[in-house]
Amino acid sequence: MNYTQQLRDHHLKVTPQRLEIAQALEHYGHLTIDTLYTILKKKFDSISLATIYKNINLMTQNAFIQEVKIPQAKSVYELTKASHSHLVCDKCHQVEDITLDLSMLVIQASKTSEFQIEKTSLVFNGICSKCQ
Amino acid sequence: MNYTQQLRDHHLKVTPQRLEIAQALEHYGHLTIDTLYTILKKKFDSISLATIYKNINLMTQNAFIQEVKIPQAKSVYELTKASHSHLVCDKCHQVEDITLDLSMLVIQASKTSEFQIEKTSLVFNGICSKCQ
DNA sequence: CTCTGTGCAAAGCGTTTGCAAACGA
DNA sequence: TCGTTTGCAAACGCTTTGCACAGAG
Repeated sequence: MNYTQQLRDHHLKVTPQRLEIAQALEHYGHLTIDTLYTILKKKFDSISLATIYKNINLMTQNAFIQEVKIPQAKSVYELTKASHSHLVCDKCHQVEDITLDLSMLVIQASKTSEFQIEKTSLVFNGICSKCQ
Repeated sequence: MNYTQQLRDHHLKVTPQRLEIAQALEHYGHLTIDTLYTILKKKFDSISLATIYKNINLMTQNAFIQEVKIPQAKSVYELTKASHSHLVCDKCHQVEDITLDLSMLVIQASKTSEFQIEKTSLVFNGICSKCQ
């Protein structure tokens, strides 16, 4: 997919580096900063880590991408899409998306806590089918 | 509470610093590294940040305490207790515990994904009753 | 043409490490 | 006594910043 328009929609100027970040995230689903750097180095041999960081930060602020914090592991980044949960394999460290209906949970938590809940982050750790 | 025995149970030598870390976590529930440092400095004016880090790391490895990773905020640490979820206030950054039955969710996720799920981390972001 | 993004090098900051002295068992 | 912990200082690694040049709009 060509992300030119999506970048513009998020008030981000279109640059080859940004397009490539989007492509890489589309292709791999979830990437750490340094993996992203390794991938982009193949296309732009003189790319700087600073460029990755600056773009990741901007793109995160503009909600084009999202950080996923994972228990006892590095954060990964993903393209922003419909709200979903994550499965992390403790052996191969792959991250998978999973869509679950959390509405009952949110209702229950709201009642119990008097919090006005706005966002839910759910991460499962376990062993994926390949690694079992 | 006196944590002497619990520390021993987790194969940790008992030191005044460790007892104080346990006390602080009991009292405040959830603490960041630097808040913990500030608190312990009051008791041990010459305590080093390195001591905090070394102990937090050891105590985490031995499952005496646990790290809670929070979206767009610093990690907090808590005494290990029965599995539970967390509510984070986006205004005052307080963290609350909440116990929810996640068994249906785990069953559903296991079916959908073929993951062998071992741990579930659930964090709600929102606004607490005081801040509303 | 103007403003933003890129790459580089340096700075910054949280975390870890090495070591000598103090302490726990 | 012996092995572990503490505090200090230095080192480390990840992230950010400043700047000159290149590129987007």
